[in-house]
Amino acid sequence: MSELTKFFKLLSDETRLRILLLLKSQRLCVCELCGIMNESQPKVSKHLAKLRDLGIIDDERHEQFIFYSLKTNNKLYLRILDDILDSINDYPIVKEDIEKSENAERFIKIS
Amino acid sequence: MSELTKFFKLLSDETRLRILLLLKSQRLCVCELCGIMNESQPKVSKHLAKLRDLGIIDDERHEQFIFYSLKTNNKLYLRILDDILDSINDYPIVKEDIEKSENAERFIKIS
DNA sequence: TACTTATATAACCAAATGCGTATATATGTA
DNA sequence: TACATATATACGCATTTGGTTATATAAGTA
Repeated sequence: MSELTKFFKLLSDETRLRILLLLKSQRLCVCELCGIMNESQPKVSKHLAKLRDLGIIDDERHEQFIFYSLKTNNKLYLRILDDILDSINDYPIVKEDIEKSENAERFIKIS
Repeated sequence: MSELTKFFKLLSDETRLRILLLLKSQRLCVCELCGIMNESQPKVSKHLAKLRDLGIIDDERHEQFIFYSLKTNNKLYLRILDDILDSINDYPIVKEDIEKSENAERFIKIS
């Protein structure tokens, strides 16, 4: 029960909710998330740390990048995120985020 | 989007989440909620006020009692609560709450 | 090696949160 | 009217939260 309320606390911040909805479709690194959402790096990193601490996401380093991905073990959490995506037309900012994420690589400087 | 994150903030407190899951099946007054959850009246009232302020629940006075009920206008919110109830076996306290709510009238003193 | 990019994290601060206690109001009853 | 029940809300307090700025580490490149 306390794990579930902690999950909802994570969803209660707009930045974190946007991150989770982005990670629902693909893994992304910090600088891609910053670019897509137009948010500062420390802010994004801090929220990612909270998501990682509760075991909602995984991280994996590839060279200088650290890629984050959504863990798929908790079906309830996945279902809730899917419910939100089913109402995506009510949340234009999420729609824009996902559109931008379709060529996320452009937010990596050297590429 | 901010309305959605506010909804999740409401769900992020155990007392409020229990209240919402209880109201999913029937309307209840404050003293019934206190009795079922074994929580103090000011605590329950305060959380009900937050739920009311965001328009998640309705209140209706009947004599000295004020009955609270879940509003049914937002389908996403209802779906999320249903998702949780589908996993009710993972949350025994919720199961107990709902069992106790089946004869909630016993928590009204004069009855 | 010097520099750039990517990332994490610490320090600080203002605002929000949740709780307990106390109190005020409304309704019903003796 | 006096009292009990039901409920809302204000006050004070300790904790948490989220943001910004600054800094430290790691990896790649010239």
